[in-house]
Amino acid sequence: MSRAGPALTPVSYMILGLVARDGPSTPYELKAAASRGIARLWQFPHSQLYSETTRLAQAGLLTEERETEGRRRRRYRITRAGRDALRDWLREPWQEPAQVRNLAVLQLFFSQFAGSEHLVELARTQAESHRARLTAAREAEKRLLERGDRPQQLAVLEYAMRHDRMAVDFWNRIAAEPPRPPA
Amino acid sequence: MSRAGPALTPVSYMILGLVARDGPSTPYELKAAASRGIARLWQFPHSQLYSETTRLAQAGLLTEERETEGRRRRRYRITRAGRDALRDWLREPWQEPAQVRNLAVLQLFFSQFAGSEHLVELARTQAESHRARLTAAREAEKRLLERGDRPQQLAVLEYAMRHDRMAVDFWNRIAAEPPRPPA
DNA sequence: GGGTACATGTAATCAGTTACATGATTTA
DNA sequence: TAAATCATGTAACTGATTACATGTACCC
Repeated sequence: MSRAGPALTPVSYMILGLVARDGPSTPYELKAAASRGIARLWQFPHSQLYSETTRLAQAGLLTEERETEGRRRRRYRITRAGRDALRDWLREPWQEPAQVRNLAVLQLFFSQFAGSEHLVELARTQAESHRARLTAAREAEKRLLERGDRPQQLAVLEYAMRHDRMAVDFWNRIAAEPPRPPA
Repeated sequence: MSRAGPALTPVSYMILGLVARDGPSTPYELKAAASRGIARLWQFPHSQLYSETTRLAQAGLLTEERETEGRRRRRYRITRAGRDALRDWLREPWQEPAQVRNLAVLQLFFSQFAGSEHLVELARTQAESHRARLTAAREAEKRLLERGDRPQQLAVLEYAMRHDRMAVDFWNRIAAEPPRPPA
């Protein structure tokens, strides 16, 4: 009963999920849909939308129709198998705790090899950009609350905001008391 | 005055940083060094240590000596250019706020396509694994405090712990009040 | 003295990124 | 109608992952 073909990646599931949520879509529409919301969650270049939709269509998880005129856009819609694949993935809850994978934190880790003034600048910059993102997120939150549907998207936004708040606090603390190598 | 060759990746800097910190190292030693500490921060397979050290040596940032007998291990040491590259990178503080890139949160985003009991299971699993990691981190923190050197490593650990605490709170809340699609 | 766990490395593949390129639409 | 911008796509490259493979040391 299992599908063949190469394993699906996070971007595969993002595409399946967006098509499932929004109905038949062109890669360009997917790009727009992603930019409102999940782009924040998992960035990828738009070119991947073209290769990945093709791949998903070959695997039978999407169907592709192509306009015969003008731009000859491709429009994808999800198949039964596509919905199943998405659902199966969602039913295998991800066990691993989130990785950190944060370049700024990596720089902090090795900050002994630059002057400590650079660390302070890093900390200030990071605090500032997380603060800015938090401000933008509050607007988005307001809009989502007004809409009322999409509680999951709201929950994800809440995660992002908690993350940003944590980061602001952390980097403020680093800026105020930069760790010093022992004498 | 700029180096030629392909751009350096985060893993490049991790290797440069570890060799700078610990002195001449074999790939295998690097693997062990990474597993104590930064592995948490930026995971990668050990095979990359072989390809990446080779690349860095070709770029003149590491030197390679090879044992003539027995295992013919390669041992790398950092060059002047390598230190410079590391320092230059550290002096360009990373501006972007951290991405989220969290598979569990991605599953939350699309959780409407599975039953809500699966979301609750996801939330419980995530809360639990972050809690476990937090416990382990407290031990590591104790050891680092005793050692006293490596305040940067301690700061990074503190970041990871804040992250875990935030995640535990968040997923507990989701488990308690899973978002429901509107009726 | 053979099994098993750790140590050390290579090869092949592919997802993801970068760079390029052209078609439509709007605006001035 | 020129130019700028948005829309749409392809091609090439390569870092990262997966899979494989062999060497060495220890232990029973």
